[in-house]
Amino acid sequence: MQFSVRLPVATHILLCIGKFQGEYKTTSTFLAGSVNVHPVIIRKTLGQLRAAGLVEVAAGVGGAKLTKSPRDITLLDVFRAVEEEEDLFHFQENPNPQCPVGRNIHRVLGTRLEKIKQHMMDDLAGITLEELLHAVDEEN
Amino acid sequence: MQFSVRLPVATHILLCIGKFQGEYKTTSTFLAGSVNVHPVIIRKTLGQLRAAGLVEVAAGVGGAKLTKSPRDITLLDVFRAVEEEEDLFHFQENPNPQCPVGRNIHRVLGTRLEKIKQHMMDDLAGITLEELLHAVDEEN
DNA sequence: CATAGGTGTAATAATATATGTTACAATGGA
DNA sequence: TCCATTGTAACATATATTATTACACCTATG
Repeated sequence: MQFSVRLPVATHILLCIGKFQGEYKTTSTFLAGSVNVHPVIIRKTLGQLRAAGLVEVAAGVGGAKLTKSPRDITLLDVFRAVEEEEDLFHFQENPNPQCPVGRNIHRVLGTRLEKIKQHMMDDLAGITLEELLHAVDEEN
Repeated sequence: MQFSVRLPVATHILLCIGKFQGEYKTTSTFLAGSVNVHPVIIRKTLGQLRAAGLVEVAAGVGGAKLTKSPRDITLLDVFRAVEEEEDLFHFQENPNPQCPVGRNIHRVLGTRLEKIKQHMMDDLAGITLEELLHAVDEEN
């Protein structure tokens, strides 16, 4: 089990926009060429990033740009833009309420797994687009 | 996107075995009744837990028991028993190597997401079956 | 003001993964 | 031998993901 390609793809898109801003017009076709996905996937993802207030897309003429400094965009922003707000783990519905384990499992496990998800969010919040742009430039 | 129900279900199974050991014979049908899944799912999961050395299952007669103290079983053990060893996030294959972002994204993002996964594993390793059994008994 | 290149979005398809179910040979105690 | 049970394969179903096609709409520009 792993998370979908959406966070990596969205991050890739933002890095390209940040890196090529002013230099190239970052259209969906241009971005699709770097990421290696269908341009429609790029447009859908850009739509999510736009809804989250991270980018502006030029209607008609085309191209996207960041609405804030890369310093102020974190992976948590990206994660929230492209992933549903939900529990980290899926719980089985309707465990047996007659069983002491069944009637407590969701509370007992759920609260602990919730904390783990919170740590993950905190970690994501600690990574900025700026840091990633610098790392990309190191070209190792 | 969320992880499958497997970790919660496997944990539920172990908690039942730990709680009812000696009291009831924890057959797949018995466990299925508490978890609310098909007995075959329980048997498959028990098979994974057995392969990981966490339980023993009595062939023929039926019933399962823990091979170690609940103090020595952590959620990381359970996670590893039922989930594939893989990256937290799925990466897009073949990003464009001509693009500075495309040829660096996997290294730059991958290493950082790898650390986040490691934190998750550390968190899971800090939760023991014993702690969960106590919490279940609190019946709140 | 027509056009070319671009976006937004719906519809559909293809694929993968997760979960549920049936079936049945094999096990081992009563 | 009989019976409850396990282990496992095969198949079915549901859901999520990703790819693709199609097309109406937008806007700078010749």
